[in-house]
Amino acid sequence: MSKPRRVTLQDIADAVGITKMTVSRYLRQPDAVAAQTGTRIQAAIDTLGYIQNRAPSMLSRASSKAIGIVIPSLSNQVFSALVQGVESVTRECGYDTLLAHTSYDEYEEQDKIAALLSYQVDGLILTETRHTDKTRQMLRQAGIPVVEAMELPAFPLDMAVGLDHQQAARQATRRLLEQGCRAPVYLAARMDTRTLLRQAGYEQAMLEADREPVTVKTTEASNFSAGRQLIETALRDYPATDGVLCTNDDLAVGVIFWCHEQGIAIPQQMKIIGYNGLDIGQAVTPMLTSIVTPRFDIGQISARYLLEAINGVRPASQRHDVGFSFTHGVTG
Amino acid sequence: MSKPRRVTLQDIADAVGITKMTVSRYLRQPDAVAAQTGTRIQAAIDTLGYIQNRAPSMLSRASSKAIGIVIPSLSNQVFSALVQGVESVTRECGYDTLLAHTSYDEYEEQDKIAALLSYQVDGLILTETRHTDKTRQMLRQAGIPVVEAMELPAFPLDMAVGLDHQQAARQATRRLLEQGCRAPVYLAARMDTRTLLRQAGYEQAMLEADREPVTVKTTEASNFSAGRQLIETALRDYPATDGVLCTNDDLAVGVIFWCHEQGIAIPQQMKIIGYNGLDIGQAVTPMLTSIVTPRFDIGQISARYLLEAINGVRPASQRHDVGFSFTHGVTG
DNA sequence: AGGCATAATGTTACAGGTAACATTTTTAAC
DNA sequence: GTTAAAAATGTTACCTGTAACATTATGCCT
Repeated sequence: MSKPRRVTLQDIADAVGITKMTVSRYLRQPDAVAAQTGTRIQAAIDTLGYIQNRAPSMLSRASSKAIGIVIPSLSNQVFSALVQGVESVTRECGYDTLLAHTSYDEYEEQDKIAALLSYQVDGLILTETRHTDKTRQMLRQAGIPVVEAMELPAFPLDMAVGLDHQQAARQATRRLLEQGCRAPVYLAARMDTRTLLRQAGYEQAMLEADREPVTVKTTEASNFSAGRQLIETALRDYPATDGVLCTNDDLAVGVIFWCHEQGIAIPQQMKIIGYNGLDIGQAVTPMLTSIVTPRFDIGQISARYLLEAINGVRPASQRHDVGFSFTHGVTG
Repeated sequence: MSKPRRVTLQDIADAVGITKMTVSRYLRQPDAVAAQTGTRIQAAIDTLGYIQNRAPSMLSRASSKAIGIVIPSLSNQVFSALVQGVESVTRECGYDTLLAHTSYDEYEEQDKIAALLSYQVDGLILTETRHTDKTRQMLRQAGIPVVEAMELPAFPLDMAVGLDHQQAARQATRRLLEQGCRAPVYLAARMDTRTLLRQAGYEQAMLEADREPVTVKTTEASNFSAGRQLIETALRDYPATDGVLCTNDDLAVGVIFWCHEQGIAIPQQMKIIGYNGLDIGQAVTPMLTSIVTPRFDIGQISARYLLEAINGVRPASQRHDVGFSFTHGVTG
């Protein structure tokens, strides 16, 4: 099986009896070639089966009409929604998106960013704010626009689109307290930056209310099983616990499962607030109260910012706050 | 912000006082250059911050040391595990993976495959078996190895690694019947190829047992809420329903939720079997019985097949069956 | 010291689409 | 019918890493 040479613009041009320049023009701006010529070019393309080759333009213009997105996890719905948001914009603008994932590891992020840069991406959307020194150096040298999505770091690499997770957690904690919770606990997993920001918000609210903050955590990935374990640990070590703020909905649903089994009434004996507003929270009984992060919107706005910056239009502000809201749950 | 020219091999070579050819060699096979020269090259690379540029080799060799993976959905854990499996192999071999997703749409698949081919990928892993004519034409012309992962089509495009979903569903249905289920129903969503294969297996088992097959379905995406709606519909339209085979675990967990609310005892009054063996099934009460698809393994094997084919070594068989098993659940 | 193998490095050509500019063809206006 | 403007197409040069081959340097043995 010797690899057949791919069909090139020159092949199309030869078939039509013109130069490849005209074919190139037809593909990028069909109006710039005569209608009749365009028809014949299209026919040749259909017959021969031309597929674009990005290498030459990557080479000559050091540009690729592509952007890169780096997310921590493929299986987390938060990030898949964000990617959908990004692509809804890039698709319109004829930009391709290259997706990479890091397993929440900043060195893996570094490698993936290097790989994306090797494809000469015109811009990058990142979803973490912790970066290695080498990552920062690479990004500085690449000189391309970068959007950090999800959070609002005090000093973004370049641009940032997201929400204030600390404030969100602070408000959620206040809500628990206002509803009569005496000893709400923060349940955390993985301990990535956003989990830590939420912890800070929880602690802030607790201190403001003259309460002792208590965090029960695991460094494992968060899932339903982890939620069960954490609430069990919390009640064992802090029997007064009558409410939990969970760093995400997976944990919160695990807590609901466990309370059901133990015969603990929700929300009477245990108030629960989750984070992200995923579908599962709306499918359980009782319906989970959760902080909604507008992740699709974050993706769209990030992509718009990025594409504008690529075209030399810097946004008015370096940081864009998309805010947050609560689901209409009844657990807290 | 005028875009600074990226650091090239020539820049490194100039800094060291040699030609870029030696630098190129150092990067690919460090042993081929003198140790002293290597040290100086490395120093220059660290100082100047060189990042590989894939464009030239993509151009001249029409090869990229990269493969493409096309999955239907980013948020489905089944496919993220498959991707992890693939990357565990490609990483070792120095291959890069480009990931694309299709939202279960074959035209979207076509576009994404074209995009991957534009990056001159050396091979492709697909996770669907339905392809447009144009997709088939493109793949034929590209002349690169292709693995269809997850299923075992009768006539693969090239190679296939997966399991027989029809047989799996047939066995699961038999299991329900053996446990005394009188009217098991198949709950389906999305209606992609694998959902249809499972339906065929369910129907086969039912007919073999002289029972009337009943499928309750939605074309929407499958999630927990869909599971609740489907079981509700099933019991309304077919009140004798005393068991369900669900096309995946999300639906099955939705069914468990609903049964809890309605006071329907599991498995006494309702037996439930899910599909995929995800974590959530192990976190709910009672623990879900589910068909385990070895998706990480499928990813690894697919990647090995693909890389061998790229190196000209065709596998003994065009199709590789990885089999399936049941989780130790108690719901069916 | 001479000669020869091997190690180390250099030279040249090439891949294919596109920006910038040049040329040819067509259209429109008088 | 001539001419200027506009539309359509062509020409040339370029981007950068690497395979293939060429050359130079080093080490080793007699």
